[in-house]
Amino acid sequence: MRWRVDPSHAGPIFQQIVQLVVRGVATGRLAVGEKLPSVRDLARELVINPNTIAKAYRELEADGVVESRRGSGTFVAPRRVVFKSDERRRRFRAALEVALLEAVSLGLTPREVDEAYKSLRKRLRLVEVKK
Amino acid sequence: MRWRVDPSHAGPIFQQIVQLVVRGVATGRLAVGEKLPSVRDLARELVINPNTIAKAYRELEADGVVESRRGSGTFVAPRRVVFKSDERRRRFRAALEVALLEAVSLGLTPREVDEAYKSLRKRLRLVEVKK
Amino acid sequence: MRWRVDPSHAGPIFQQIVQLVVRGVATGRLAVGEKLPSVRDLARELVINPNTIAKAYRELEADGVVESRRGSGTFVAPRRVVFKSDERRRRFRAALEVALLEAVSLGLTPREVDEAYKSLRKRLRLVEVKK
Amino acid sequence: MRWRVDPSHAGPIFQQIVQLVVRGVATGRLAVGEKLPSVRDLARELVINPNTIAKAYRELEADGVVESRRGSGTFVAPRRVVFKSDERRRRFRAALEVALLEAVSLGLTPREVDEAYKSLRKRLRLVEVKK
DNA sequence: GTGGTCTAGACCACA
DNA sequence: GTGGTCTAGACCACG
Repeated sequence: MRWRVDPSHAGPIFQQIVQLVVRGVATGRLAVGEKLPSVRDLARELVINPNTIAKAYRELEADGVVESRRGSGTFVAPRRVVFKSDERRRRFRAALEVALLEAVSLGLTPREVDEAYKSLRKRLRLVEVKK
Repeated sequence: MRWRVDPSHAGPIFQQIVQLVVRGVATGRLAVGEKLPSVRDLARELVINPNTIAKAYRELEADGVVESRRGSGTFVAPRRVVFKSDERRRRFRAALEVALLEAVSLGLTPREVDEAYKSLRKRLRLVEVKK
Repeated sequence: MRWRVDPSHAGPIFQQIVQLVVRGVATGRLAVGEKLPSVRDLARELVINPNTIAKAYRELEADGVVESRRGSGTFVAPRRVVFKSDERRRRFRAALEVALLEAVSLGLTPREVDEAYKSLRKRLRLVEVKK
Repeated sequence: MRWRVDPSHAGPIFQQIVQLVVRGVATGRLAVGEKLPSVRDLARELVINPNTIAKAYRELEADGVVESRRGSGTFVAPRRVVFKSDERRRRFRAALEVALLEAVSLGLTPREVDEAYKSLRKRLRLVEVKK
């Protein structure tokens, strides 16, 4: 797994880390049960403050993506549904609309949009999860 | 056109206004050349700070979505060919990835994702633009 | 509303603040929509670090008890059900069991337990909320 | 008796063990005088650090729930009259308030709260002790 | 050694 | 002025 953040212009650092982990889970680079780097280790590697890593891990835990065990580490959590179905769809549609409105505002063609969708959809092998 | 913002937890208010306009344009509720409410009027209607409206309009103008004509108001700009640099495609892909990672993190099935995509894509009738 | 924390032996300070607010809401001392003291003001008053207050407010927001509006303040949120019913009952039963096991372990009589329950139940006028 | 702990997010493991024992005593699954598993055995069974078990047993002994007899093991102590100081009542009321505030924060109805109380109170057959 | 809490103090985005 | 983010560095509880 390759850890890397852009401290300058790509949104809060802690969110970038959140996305690194979610992307890792989505693409299979991070397996369920796998141990993430410790807060301190990752902070040292990325040359950022440990609190920032801790915040990212906290957020991930709140979303049910990882589990923190005091004294032993942070681990990729088994996939389970945290929110009920309607709420989940609503949240996703909101995020997706933001992206598509961006496309409109940038003047992209439907074709370009579809291509980007297909390509990303493939890379992030979305998986069936249990209720 | 229905103007409405959520002051609590749906992102910065000025961005919500930007999205309202972009969504209006994308769905056809706002026609090219149509006049937007004045900064003051809209501020009074939404009970928010005029600076916030002004910031939103400024952002929209920078993106080429609206045109501001001194002395007469702000108008929906003609959809025109913008320079489609790789930068623009990159921006869109980034936004789209955020949405799809959200889907992963929420544990949505590929089918749910596809359905949402198709439905939104249709509603926001993306338009072909000329080179 | 009286703000006061015990920095020595009564659990994390941020949790004490969380409880102060929840207790305020429960007893009616804090009304829905009411503005809480700003992070800085409360920090000054309680002579603790602003970050600690911010953490408490963040937690309260995650639980749906308050809403933070950047630039304007933190407010008591309208009561609404965040978790689905089973999950809510489960969480409450867990908390209640902890309390009752404490009673067992302390050797309290059923009568003492019932008295404490009745008295607290009365003070924290639990209210009906909408689904 | 079924020994089981949740390493993820249900509080410190040693406290979970303390609660397992107290719950066992409260529900009658553990009889007075019964021998608890040895520290080593239990550690092996639960796949956790023996120090963690030892800490739990130490805590239980301090609370008078178990007795440790050198060379022969740890046993459930006879329920005896402990000095019921105001301090003990205060401790219980604090724990109970935490539970009831949780109910408020979750938006439970008074009825749901009462039902949970009655059901748990029955299951944990609190016992009358002599003065 | 691991994560959790707290402090002190800086800078930014927003209204 | 308000909350949000980040840094630096200390101490504690847990395993």
